Amino acid sequence: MKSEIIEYLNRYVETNAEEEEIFESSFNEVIIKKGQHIILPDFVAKYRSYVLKGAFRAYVLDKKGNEHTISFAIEDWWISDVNSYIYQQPATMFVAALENSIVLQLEYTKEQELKKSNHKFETFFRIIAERSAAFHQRRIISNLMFSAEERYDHFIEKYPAIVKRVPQYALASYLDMTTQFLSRIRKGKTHK
Amino acid sequence: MKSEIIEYLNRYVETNAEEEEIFESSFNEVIIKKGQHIILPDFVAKYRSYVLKGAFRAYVLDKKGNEHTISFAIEDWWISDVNSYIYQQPATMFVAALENSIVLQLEYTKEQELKKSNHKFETFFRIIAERSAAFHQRRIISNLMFSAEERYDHFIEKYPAIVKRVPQYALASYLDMTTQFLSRIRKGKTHK
DNA sequence: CGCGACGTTGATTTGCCTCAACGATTGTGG
DNA sequence: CCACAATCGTTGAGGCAAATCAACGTCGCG
Repeated sequence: MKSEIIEYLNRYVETNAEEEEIFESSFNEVIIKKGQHIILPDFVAKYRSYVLKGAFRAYVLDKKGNEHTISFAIEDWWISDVNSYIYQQPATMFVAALENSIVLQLEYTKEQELKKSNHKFETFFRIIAERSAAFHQRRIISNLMFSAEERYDHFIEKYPAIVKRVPQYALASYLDMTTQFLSRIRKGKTHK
Repeated sequence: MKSEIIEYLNRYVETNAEEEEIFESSFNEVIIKKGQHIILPDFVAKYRSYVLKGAFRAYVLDKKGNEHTISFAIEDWWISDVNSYIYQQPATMFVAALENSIVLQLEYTKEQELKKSNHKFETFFRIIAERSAAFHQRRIISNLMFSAEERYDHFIEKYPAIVKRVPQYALASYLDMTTQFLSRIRKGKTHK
């Protein structure tokens, strides 16, 4: 039985045993405890992380000290500060574990080697980058088009698994509203 | 002297004359008149377009009929409905020319051939996808963190060339505010 | 030169935030 | 395993940033 990361790879490109060995051995399995940060502002994000188990949140702090959640990641998702990772510049985000978690870390230089060494790996990272761009664009559209309540409705429909696992303040800040307002929206739903 | 699109390509990958010929001949040069649409909702975006001359705007309509600008493109930028193009599914956006323009259109199937035929082209499209993802993420962060006026300040500082060329209602809807409110922000600036 | 698209300005409204206080739940050390 | 503090979520009152509504000025272009 193949590991999760190879199954993930094989969704986008076909590989042989040797390639799978190369790919898999480029990752480090790391245990991250709940509350622990894996990326901090001003440090360069050296890795991107594939979540094997657990849940993560990437967020920024504004000048008033309010948190804004940029992304969530549960099993089978990636998490990093994309801008920091791809340009190898200091991060602006925090990334912290919401649960005790296990990730597969891929170091930036290893990723470059993978892409350089084999067209298939290049294709793989191209596809996930495209999908990431498309995903972010859908979020921009939804943020521009919808009211707070519509954004909430849309999110619970699309990502019910995440709603169950993240604290409400994190979801509220992802949806660009206060925890109080999200609480009121939820109250409205259950009463009708 | 090399064409714009080859110079663009060479920012990210080195190529020889033969590769450049293959790459360049995959594009079609097309004239688009001001006001003309190149992508419409419900139609699959068959092309991505590199702007040689002119300016474009991608936007969506919400249920009240309000427009929300998703992206702008001037010379040396790409424009398309990313979700429609990469998944070859019906578009949700409009893309229209803001000026009389000239674009280089790359057909989806041709792009696939390019990427398949040569590792360098795969690398090129991987890099622009990564940068697109990073760009979108920066916009999400800025939309979450900043007030209307701060978003405006940030935009004019970062993209002065675009501010000069797009109508104010388009800029307002990109920055997620009304044209009236943008007008008031500008008035505030000039008086102090 | 006239008309429709674009931008401005003022008055009013509203969606969501802020502040504040109080429950509920969680986790942790004694 | 309980006590209790810290964290998280709820609720109410009041406020504000930005939207809406409405009217008018202006400019580009056919």
